[in-house]
Amino acid sequence: MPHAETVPQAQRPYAMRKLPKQRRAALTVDAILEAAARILVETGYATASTNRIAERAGVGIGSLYEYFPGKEAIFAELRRREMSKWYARLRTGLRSASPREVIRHIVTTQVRFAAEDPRLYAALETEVPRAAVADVQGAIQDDFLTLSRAYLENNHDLLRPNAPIPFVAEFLARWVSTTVHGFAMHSPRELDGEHLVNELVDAVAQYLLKDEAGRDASSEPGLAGRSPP
Amino acid sequence: MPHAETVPQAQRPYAMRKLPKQRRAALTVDAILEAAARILVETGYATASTNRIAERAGVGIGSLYEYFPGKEAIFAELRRREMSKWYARLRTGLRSASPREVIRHIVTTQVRFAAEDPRLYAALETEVPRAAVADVQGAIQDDFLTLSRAYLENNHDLLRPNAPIPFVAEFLARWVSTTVHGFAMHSPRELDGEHLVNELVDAVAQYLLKDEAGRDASSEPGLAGRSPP
DNA sequence: TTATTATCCGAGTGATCGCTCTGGTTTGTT
DNA sequence: AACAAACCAGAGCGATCACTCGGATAATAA
Repeated sequence: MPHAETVPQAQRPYAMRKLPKQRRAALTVDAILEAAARILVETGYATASTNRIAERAGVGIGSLYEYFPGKEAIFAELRRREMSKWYARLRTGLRSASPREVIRHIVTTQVRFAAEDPRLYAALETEVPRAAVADVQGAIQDDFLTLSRAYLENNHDLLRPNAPIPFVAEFLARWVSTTVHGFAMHSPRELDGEHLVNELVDAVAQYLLKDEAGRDASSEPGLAGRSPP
Repeated sequence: MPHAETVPQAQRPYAMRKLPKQRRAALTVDAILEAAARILVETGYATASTNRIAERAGVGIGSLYEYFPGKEAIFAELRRREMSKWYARLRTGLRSASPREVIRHIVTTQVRFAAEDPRLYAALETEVPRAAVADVQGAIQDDFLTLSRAYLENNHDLLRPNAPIPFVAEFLARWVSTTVHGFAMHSPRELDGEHLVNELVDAVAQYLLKDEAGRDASSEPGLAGRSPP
């Protein structure tokens, strides 16, 4: 167990102790993070002890504690970097023309991102204790939600839902992200297929947009008469 | 670390060692499981050591190992019981009349179940290592998926999606369950509101069913002429 | 050069871990 | 009452944990 020191900086237990100033230090930090990621996906969070991470990274255990106050901070930083990467991609291209293109861009980005390393993507979400990433989560997520709410408000004349906009924004975000998480965890192969993106885009559009009655591309509407009374 | 005994039953490391035969033994097992659940939601999986669980349950550590081969087996059993309870509720009422009622029953069951103890519900899903619950997951989930596929096939003339039925079944299952998980974790208060169930039912119906052009309940069908050619 | 700062290292410490093993207590059967 | 089976208990073992500390080495500044 930690020493529970008298006072010093137990305030933000998941922040890095200091930032690397020289190039080799940055490499050390990168090696630690990559070793942590590999151990996480290979054998799980429980087996990712600080000693093992340091050994796998090829650095001394002392070096590890130079930059990280503990095991959880390592994964918090790992997650921070992944989320930044994800968010950067998401924002480029949000100015698409039609609502449907906006939806497709968001879904595609999320699925592609998960597909790059599904095991890491899923593990960061599910195996790392929530407390270790709560603060990381907050900033970016709030930002994205604000953006979404604004979009929904500006285009509310095109939209179906009658639930309050803040709820709808959260509902959509959770829907898309958790579904992708689920597939990343249990059926990662589907991430590379076309069905997931297509059905997800279709489902969201169908729920969200007003004039989506006329089915999607492929089939001509209203011919095959089989409808019951 | 475990002793890695010569041969004996390392085959199913997450099964119980033996079943309680007397009433007090059953109480002991229940106490262990409840203690594990409480520690899990209060301070997380990492702090749930076997010693602490036994102490919290008011039983000797020896008693714990009479019934469970290890820490992970405790949470596997906990999860097994929760899933059984959930699945039992889900199956009663699947014979509803309309597809929309079936959808509503599934969504309602899932949300209500999560609402009873959101922290436990979320923690079992996210903090317990996947390996510990993989086999538990399998049986019930396969069963449910088979059921869903059959339903989709039998009613495919009422349905919109053109993706393969097996995919659609998995897609729907993950969509509903993961979304509820997400809310249980991050916005548990929404589980008690009406929006989540309503929007989820609406979204699924809109995606899945053919004749859902005419909006949901509140408006009388076919009167308010706003439909485009 | 020298002084200063940044970086790296790993043996060692005390705490905690999962778990066994021996022995006692309760319950059920005859 | 006598016996067996089921059950409970907890001291303690070896392994592993997170983490510190003191000093060596490398980059930078003077």
